[in-house]
Amino acid sequence: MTKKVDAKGRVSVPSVFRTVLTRLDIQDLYVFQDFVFPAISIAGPEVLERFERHIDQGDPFSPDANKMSLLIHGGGVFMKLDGEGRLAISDFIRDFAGITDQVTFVGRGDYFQLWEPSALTRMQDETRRERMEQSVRST
Amino acid sequence: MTKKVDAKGRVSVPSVFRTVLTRLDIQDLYVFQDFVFPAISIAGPEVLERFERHIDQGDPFSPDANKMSLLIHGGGVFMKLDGEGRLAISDFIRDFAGITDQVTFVGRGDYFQLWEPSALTRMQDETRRERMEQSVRST
DNA sequence: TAAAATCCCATTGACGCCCAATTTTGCCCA
DNA sequence: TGGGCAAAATTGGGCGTCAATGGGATTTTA
Repeated sequence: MTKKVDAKGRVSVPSVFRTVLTRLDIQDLYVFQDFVFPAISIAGPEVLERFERHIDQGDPFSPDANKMSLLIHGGGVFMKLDGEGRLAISDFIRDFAGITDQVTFVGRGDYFQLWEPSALTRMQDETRRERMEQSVRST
Repeated sequence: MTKKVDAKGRVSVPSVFRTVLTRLDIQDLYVFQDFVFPAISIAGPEVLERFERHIDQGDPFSPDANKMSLLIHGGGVFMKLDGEGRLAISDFIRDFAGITDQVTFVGRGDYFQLWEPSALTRMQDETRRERMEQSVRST
């Protein structure tokens, strides 16, 4: 699901994702840096709360939990779509995800991500390779 | 079972495969990139759900689970056939399977695959050759 | 006041839905 | 066994709708 960034730095988010958002009655999008990938995650407030709860369950002194908390709270901004369902690709998004003129959307249940296209395929290829090696070893 | 892609980028799914789908009462097709072959696999939504359940068993923040999720969610889309049982060959399918104007259908039990014709024969040849070598060694 | 963000409108293009023409298939009968 | 026929499957294309795109105008903000 790859889209072009237009001359004004906008991408229209595919209607598939928008319908999910409208169904959940989500106006403000929380846009934050993904925990494990060089990608931008976009979700409604309630997903955010879920992440927070999950983090709270862990050891509050653990580096990981602290980093995640930092990413969620410090590495995120609220944004909204324009009248045509487009999202402005800010430097915040651009820099972290390495996005230039193309964005691929990845739905992940109740939230979705923005990827620089080749970064996504690289990650997927890597994962497939790992799976192959695993299955070979287990033979 | 090779079919031509028409001028509008559609292929009619052979009735053999469609009857399987109708028997299982499948409307929405989960179309995803195969894990090991350069082919597109097509199944019902329950396959995606199975994948998701598998992922849910692990820690949702672990790198492994996230990678699998990426493979599943980023490598699959939902589609449906038109009234005449045709499937639109999107860029998503085209690019991953290397399909241009011909598609070979391969049934695999409860799902089926789309291949670029020559890619399939190449893969088959390779597999045959490997088997030959094996049997020679074991003689 | 310039630059950027927001709003608004026009055009394009993709897709769903429909119908018609043609081909293939399965089956019956001579 | 070979036609002939009807039903099913495939193919081609028209058309309307809506998402996607591009760009202008207006407001906001630094």
